[in-house]
Parts: sequence; C-alpha cells; structure tokens
Amino acid sequence: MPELPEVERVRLTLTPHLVGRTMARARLHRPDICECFSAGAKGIKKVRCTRAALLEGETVQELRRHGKQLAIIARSGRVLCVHLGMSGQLRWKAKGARVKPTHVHAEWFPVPKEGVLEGHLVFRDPRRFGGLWTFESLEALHRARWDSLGPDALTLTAAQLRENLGASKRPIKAALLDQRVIAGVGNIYADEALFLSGVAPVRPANALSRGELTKLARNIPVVLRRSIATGGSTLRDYVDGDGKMGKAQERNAVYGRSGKACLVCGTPLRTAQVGQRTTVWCPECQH
DNA sequence: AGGATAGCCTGCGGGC
DNA sequence: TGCCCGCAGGCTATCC
Repeated sequence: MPELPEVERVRLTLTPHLVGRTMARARLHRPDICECFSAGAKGIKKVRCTRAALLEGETVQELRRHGKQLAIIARSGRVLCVHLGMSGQLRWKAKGARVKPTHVHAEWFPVPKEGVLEGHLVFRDPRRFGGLWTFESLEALHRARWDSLGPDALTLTAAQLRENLGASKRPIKAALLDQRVIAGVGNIYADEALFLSGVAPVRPANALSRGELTKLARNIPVVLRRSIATGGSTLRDYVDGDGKMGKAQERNAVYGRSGKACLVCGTPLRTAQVGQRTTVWCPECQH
C-alpha cells in the first residue's frame, strides 16, 4: 500500500528515467481515472482531458512529492499529479521487461534516444483508488489539491503536529491518518510510529502530553526514512519505478504482526479497529 | 463543524 | 475443486 515511503521510492527511481525526457505520446486507456483542470474566469474548473494536458509534447523538469501524491512537472509549467491509492503502480517499463498488462490505465512514450525507444512509463491501478489529475501550473495543483494537505510527514516538526491536531479528541491513530493533519502517513506507518513512541493508538489526541507529541513528531520521520532506506513496504502490489519490491515490511514491529510477540517485551500484540482501520499495538509498551 | 460512516474497487485467502 | 464471503485500505461524499 503506497504511503509516503513507497511514493518517495517511486519518485527517486523514476527521476533518472524521466527528467529531461520529452514525451512523444501520452495514452489514456481509461479516461475515468483522469481529471483535467483549467483556469477559467471563475477559477479552476474541470475540462475534457487532452493529450497536451497529459504532457504529450512536454519535457519533464522535475518529480515532486507531497505526502502520498506525486507531481510530474513539465518545463512549460504544466503538471500531472499522480496518486497511487491502494494498488497503483507508476513504473518505467524497460524494453523487454514484463509488466502485467491488466489494469494499465495510462502510458507515456518518450522521444527515443538516438532512435532507440528503450522504455516507457506505465500507470497501473487494479483497484482504481488512485488516479491522475492535470493542471496548467504547479500553483493550480496547490490550490486544487495540495493546499488542503497537512505538512509533509517526512519533515514533520513537533510544532506542526501540535498545531494541526489542535484540541481534537479523536483517537491519535485516526488523526495521524487524516491527510489534512499530516500528509503521507497511512495505516502501516501510523502503527509503527505509535509503537516506537510508546503511545496507545486509542488515546484521544488531546490527551497526549507535550513530551509525547514531541516524541511522536520525531518518530514519524524516523519510521518513514527507515522504510525509504529499505525500499518501502511491499504487501501485495507495491513496486518502485523500476518494478522492484521493497523489504521494509520485514522490519515492521507491529503492522501485520497481530498476535505475535512484541519485539521488545514479548507480550502478544493486540488488534482492534481504530478509526475504521485495523490497528496493531503492544498493550505493555504503549499507553 | 468535527467526527463517524458508507462506498468505491479488485484480488486473494480461508472455510466449507 | 470450486465457490462465496470477508478483508485489505486511501480518500471522498454524506450524514449526524
């Protein structure tokens, strides 16, 4: 499940394939997964998708990420925003490499290098929880989507966490999953960060002490960086831009280890629904 | 208005 | 073996 570390891996692995490349052709096989926006007199509105909006003829300048969303920014300023949702893959398919042909919703073919097309970009998303959004500028992307997200979880500070939680009485786990509070944390890393911080997921957010919030704010980037370093978590579909699976799931202390012994104290890990999400924690280590 | 809930969607694994 | 059900979960819309 692509959370921040997985999207960051995709960004890192696709950057060398895409930056500086001009897209000769863009193909959208399933138009319903893409929304195109254009600035009109009355602000940004949805328009019919065009190939130009999908970056056909554009040269890629940069790949940028905020939370779990990725933006492919063209030199012209046009932007293609990609969200992987649950099962999405954004991959560089090298010539001869195999990518499962089902649920391929969009493809981009760059201008061949010295007459040789050595690969192309593929967007697959079986469950279609992800999607594409196009904008005429980075500013439009921000206004339409990114401005409503909280600060990026990778550079989270204690002050940001405190401020965005406010006086919320929600379980802290539920608040961490809310992208308006912090952008990038999903079910896996919420559980991992709470375990590392010794905080029980059901605690009301406003019941956490200043010290606990500071620890949590520090541990969220720690957990995410650790996962990025080991390639992200591959539970089912996730692969990076080169099609490689991650190994971070092998290191998870609580996620996916329900009933197993806590790695610290040996107590069986407990499971419950918190914020409508399966949550695993150690009843001894987390209070 | 914050917070809970339903629904989207496919693949897979458990149980019978 | 095969079928059905439940579950996985990021995010939005809707309701209370």
